[in-house]
Amino acid sequence: MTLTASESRGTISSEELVVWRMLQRAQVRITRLLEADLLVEHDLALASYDVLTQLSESPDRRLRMNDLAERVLLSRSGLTRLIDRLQRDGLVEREACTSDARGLFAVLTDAGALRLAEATPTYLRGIRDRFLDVLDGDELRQCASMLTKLFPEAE
Amino acid sequence: MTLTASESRGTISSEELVVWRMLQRAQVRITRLLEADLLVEHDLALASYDVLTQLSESPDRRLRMNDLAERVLLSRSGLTRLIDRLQRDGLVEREACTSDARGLFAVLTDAGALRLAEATPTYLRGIRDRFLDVLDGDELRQCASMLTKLFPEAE
DNA sequence: ATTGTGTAGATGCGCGTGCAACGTCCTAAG
DNA sequence: CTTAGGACGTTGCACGCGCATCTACACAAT
Repeated sequence: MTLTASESRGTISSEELVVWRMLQRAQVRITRLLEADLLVEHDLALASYDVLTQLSESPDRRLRMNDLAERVLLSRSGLTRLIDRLQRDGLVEREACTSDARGLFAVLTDAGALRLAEATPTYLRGIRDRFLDVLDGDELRQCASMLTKLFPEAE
Repeated sequence: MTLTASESRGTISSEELVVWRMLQRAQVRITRLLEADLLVEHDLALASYDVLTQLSESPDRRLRMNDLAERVLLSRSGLTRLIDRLQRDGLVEREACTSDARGLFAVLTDAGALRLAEATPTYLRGIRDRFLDVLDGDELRQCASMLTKLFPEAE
């Protein structure tokens, strides 16, 4: 694929548009495969996996609902229901926040940590096979630098 | 960001994992902004826009339901309902397929083409501002080459 | 203390989606 | 011609999500 240098703004070449479309398709496709793996092997949706991961990486395995919602790209109400389900399955618990009576912590349980540990190899293998292994080290570095430009808010 | 060369398979460095996470977040974020633009300015969901685009680029502005579903990454039933809505709004019509009585064409109407033409500047501007303009020509080329490796099935 | 403004999280509701099942139609094997 | 197996599109159903709204609480100004 050759990109004509229409870097002067105002118009978009069809090749540029195709890059965006391919990005969309690749991302959706990989994500769906990943989620299918987790669902089949561990009965865990991708959003649930993300929640467990975020909690496991947080101090005391806990996070305020609001913070957690932001990190997993969910609305507050969406996270409320997701935590409902995870709590029903015993993977997460709700705990009051002493310093702010409005606040709640979502806390990872031992069962949740175990479930996460079981699922993580599946997750990592999926990403490795479908993403990391397909690119070489240079490409990965380029990818990282592009992403920091595209998404400066990232940690 | 520095990536250690753990290109030998089997393990994944945390830096590599972060690249994937950033990709997820960037893609979701840009897509949501894009969809919000289309929704606010043209009352058009992204999936609807994609359908109209695919139809407009197809011979005789028509596509079999099945083909269309694949192109817009929707299940058959999902596309059935989406076409229902678009037909209700007069942007698309269903037409029987003479050579195969099982088949149906989704056909772009004049109103649909007009609506697409109205919405396209919004769409292009969104992609330009949030994606294309952020990267330079070299980066876009690299991106394209990575994507063809990640998603070989693309046209 | 009181009042007003803002924030945290939960809930009612509607929407869009996928899966499984169904009817219809095609096609190849006998 | 008949029949079996598959393909195409639609429908019933349940699920997950976001928006608007609500309650409870925090904090600052008076």
